[in-house]
Amino acid sequence: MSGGACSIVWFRRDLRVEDNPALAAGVRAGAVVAVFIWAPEEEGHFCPGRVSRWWLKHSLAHLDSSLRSLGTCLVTKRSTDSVSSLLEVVKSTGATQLFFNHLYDPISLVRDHRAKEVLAAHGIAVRSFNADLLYEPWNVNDDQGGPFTTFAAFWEKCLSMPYDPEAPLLPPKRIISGNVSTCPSDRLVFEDESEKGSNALLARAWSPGWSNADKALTAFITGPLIEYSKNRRKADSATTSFLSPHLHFGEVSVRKVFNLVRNKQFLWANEGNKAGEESVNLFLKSIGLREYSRYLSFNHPYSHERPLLGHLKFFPWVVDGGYFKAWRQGRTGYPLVDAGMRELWATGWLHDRIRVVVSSFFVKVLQLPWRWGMKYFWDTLLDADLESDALGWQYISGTLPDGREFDRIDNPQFEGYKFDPHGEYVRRWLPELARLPTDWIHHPWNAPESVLQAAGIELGSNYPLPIVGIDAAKARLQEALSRMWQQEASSRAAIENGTEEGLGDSSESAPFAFPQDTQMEENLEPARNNAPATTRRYEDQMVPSMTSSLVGGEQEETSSDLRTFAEHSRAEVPRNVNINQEPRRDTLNQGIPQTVRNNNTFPQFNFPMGVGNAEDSTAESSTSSSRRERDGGVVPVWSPPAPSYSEQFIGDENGIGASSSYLQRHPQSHQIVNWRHLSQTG
DNA sequence: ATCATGTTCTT
DNA sequence: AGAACATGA
Repeated sequence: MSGGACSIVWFRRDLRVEDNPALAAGVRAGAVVAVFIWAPEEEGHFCPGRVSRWWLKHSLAHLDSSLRSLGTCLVTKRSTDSVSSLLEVVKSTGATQLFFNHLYDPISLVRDHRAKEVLAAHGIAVRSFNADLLYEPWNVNDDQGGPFTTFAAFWEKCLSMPYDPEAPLLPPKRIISGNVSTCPSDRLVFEDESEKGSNALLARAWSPGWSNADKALTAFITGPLIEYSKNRRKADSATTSFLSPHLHFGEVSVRKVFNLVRNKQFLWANEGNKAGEESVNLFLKSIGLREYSRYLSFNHPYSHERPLLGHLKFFPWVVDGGYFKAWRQGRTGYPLVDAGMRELWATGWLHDRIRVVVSSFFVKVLQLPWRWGMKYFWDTLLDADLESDALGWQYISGTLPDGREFDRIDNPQFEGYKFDPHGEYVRRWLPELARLPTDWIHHPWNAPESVLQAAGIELGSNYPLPIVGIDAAKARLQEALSRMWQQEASSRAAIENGTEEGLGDSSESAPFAFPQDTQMEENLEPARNNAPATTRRYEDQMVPSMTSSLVGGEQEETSSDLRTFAEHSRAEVPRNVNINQEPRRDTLNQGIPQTVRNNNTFPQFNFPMGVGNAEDSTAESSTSSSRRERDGGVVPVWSPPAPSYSEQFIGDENGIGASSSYLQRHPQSHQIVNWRHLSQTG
């Protein structure tokens, strides 16, 4: 490459200068134009939520100042189409190369593939790198060369790969700036006036930015890491790494984390420190889960909206806006669940254990569609991460081969005494229960009247009775599961009869294919026929798959040029997909004021939209406004997920695609046996 | 030691 | 729920 070349380094979720392969490549190649493109419309309904945008704003400012101290700056562009913005930057700077780091969510896979094609067509040399994972998904294979379908096997393989993850790169000493004088930055707006107040509180607890991420990493490794194993079950302990938002935005390299942590492991192993070693294994496992979430997303790009086990699409979710709202507001009557939801509401943060508790309650007790819960997490979590959250919710929902059994309900009362034995966590987040003795703190409904009175609690008035009893939930769950199996069986029969062959009439299966969306739309527009004729529009597309990526050609696995890998891995990504197109948006947006619906207004998905009838503004005027002061913060606004772009990936509504091959690869899956049994007895 | 019972973990 | 592990008489 010629010394005078100018390259664009496209920053996305790799907001760091240290161990950033794309940046390093740009610096090596000559002059650098560092670019960040803010195109929230491209993300569909997974446009970042309020707290996430707050983080992004500060992280970008931090990155910009780092780049300035190195000799350049961060060019920011507001866009509705990243690829055209890249082209504009190319034209205005005269750059001849583009470097960026890989992402693995479905939107990025498609967009980045298109970016490569379009820019290459304009004569730009494009190279992309692994900066987010220990190993690229297509390099981690089982003995047959296929993708793993369980986490344990996947992680075991990662830890025993024949070659180590790349060693972290140092930050560049100096960056030669490309000519950006003719390439003005757009001012990016990440928060509106109504959000500023609540965001102000975030700065007290968090410091976005790559060098702060680095400090957080050091603090964790030299501090809480050694006791990680011992402390991990405490609901409100400050003993986690708190790295997840940093990791989400790529402020710290996971390879650096891995390296430093493993060094500690060797140290402690030599010292015979058993607890320390176990702590490291446990912490690395959580890093492994993050890896696995990317792996899963790459191999199953629709996994954030479709159950990986196909039969789950027949589950009759309870579509109840009232339940959903009670859950969001922390008014379910189960103190541990409610405390968690209030904490999430107020801080954008939840201990992993509590995430499991509240999401499990959501799916198993309330039986609300998991995608709603996932979307709410997306909108409210500071570390909202599509891949990780999809993995988490699929795990909880029993839709993974190695996930939890669906028919198991955890009892929040018992979990309460496990994770919060003295009730301190509950008392912190539920002031109305503050005076309740520990004996009753996790099951106030059993407390004697005298105790409640002394604690100033009137159940049903200042604290709710359980919204659903555990026994009732169990019964309803059994019934729902047997209904699910019936539906699955009749669908299977229909397929075998040939009535569902190929791309034929989808009206048989559609009502069950996406109950959550269907019902959601019914809420908004009850009369609507819910068998959309448009769902088969992308039937010719296949998902990116590791298998096919390897078929494409033999690669030396240690090749330092990852471009060829990436090319092959993306070979089957849909080409002609218009990300911005959401076929059923019009229907979904029924009843939303035109000004809000307008695509040009600031992130539409965080405007109050309500959830349908149950939150109709006339019905509950005091609480329906979606925004309400509480604990000094603005209540996160939730909006229903739009019908999704997954239809662009999936040609097959009947689970014949990846999800059923998933099943075929796991005939031994115990869940499946259980559920079969269930459907026969139920 | 053996067999009970209890505890923890499952992505 | 069930395995795998721990504790204890």
